[in-house]
Amino acid sequence: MKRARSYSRVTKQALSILGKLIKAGRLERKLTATELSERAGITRKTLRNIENGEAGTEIGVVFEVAALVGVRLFDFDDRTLAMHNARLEEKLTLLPKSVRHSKQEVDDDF
Amino acid sequence: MKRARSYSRVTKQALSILGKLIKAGRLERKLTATELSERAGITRKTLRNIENGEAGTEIGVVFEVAALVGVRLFDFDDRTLAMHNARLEEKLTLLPKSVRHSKQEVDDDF
DNA sequence: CAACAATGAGCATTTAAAGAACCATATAGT
DNA sequence: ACTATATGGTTCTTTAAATGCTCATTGTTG
Repeated sequence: MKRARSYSRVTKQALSILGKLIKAGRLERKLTATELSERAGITRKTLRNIENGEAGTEIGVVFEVAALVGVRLFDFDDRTLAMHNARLEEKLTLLPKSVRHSKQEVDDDF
Repeated sequence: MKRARSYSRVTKQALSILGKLIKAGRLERKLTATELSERAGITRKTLRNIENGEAGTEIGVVFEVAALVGVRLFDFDDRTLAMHNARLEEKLTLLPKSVRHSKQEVDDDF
């Protein structure tokens, strides 16, 4: 089942910022909500959800819309993005592939 | 209805990067997938989707998990995030609230 | 200031993602 | 090398998000 969720402050704020960046990008490019939603292959309502920073939208769509109005997620262009991806791939192969916990309590939570 | 979607290169790459950052963050903090998913209130499967850069996960959950392993979306901490949010709010009030198109074609697409 | 376009919002339907419980495989630690 | 455990992957069910209308409201521009 899909549970109803609650989100932390940072998450809400990050979502709010992303939504506002997208809306600002759209307005600056003089695109109507209908136009942008059509280009993105979504409905106006979904676009509004995104611009309002709703947490429930699927991330791929949000990123897609962001790209359409020139909002770069990692401040990188396509090429640099690929580079970082490759470097991360490397880094991951170096890290242990699974995390193992010793039997005795090693909770470093405090 | 929910349509099946396709995503652009940049989107896929951004998602892939984000997933890898989260996985790396998790491993560095020596958290098992089960542990992290429990803390995030999701199942291991959803976490795996996120770490694999699947586009279909809801953005709020992804951001939440990212925060849990110390991946900051905008390179900002909580306070700075709030500041940027406020500034964006301002910027949006200055921008026209709706985009109007003159009757004649003003496609600036080329 | 009037007309019209853009936005906001509600509702029923559809569908894909999340959940839950599995088993198989890979891998870290002894 | 063994072994316990973490991870990968599958199936079925559930449920909430996206759609596709429609109507109301806002706001721009002639």
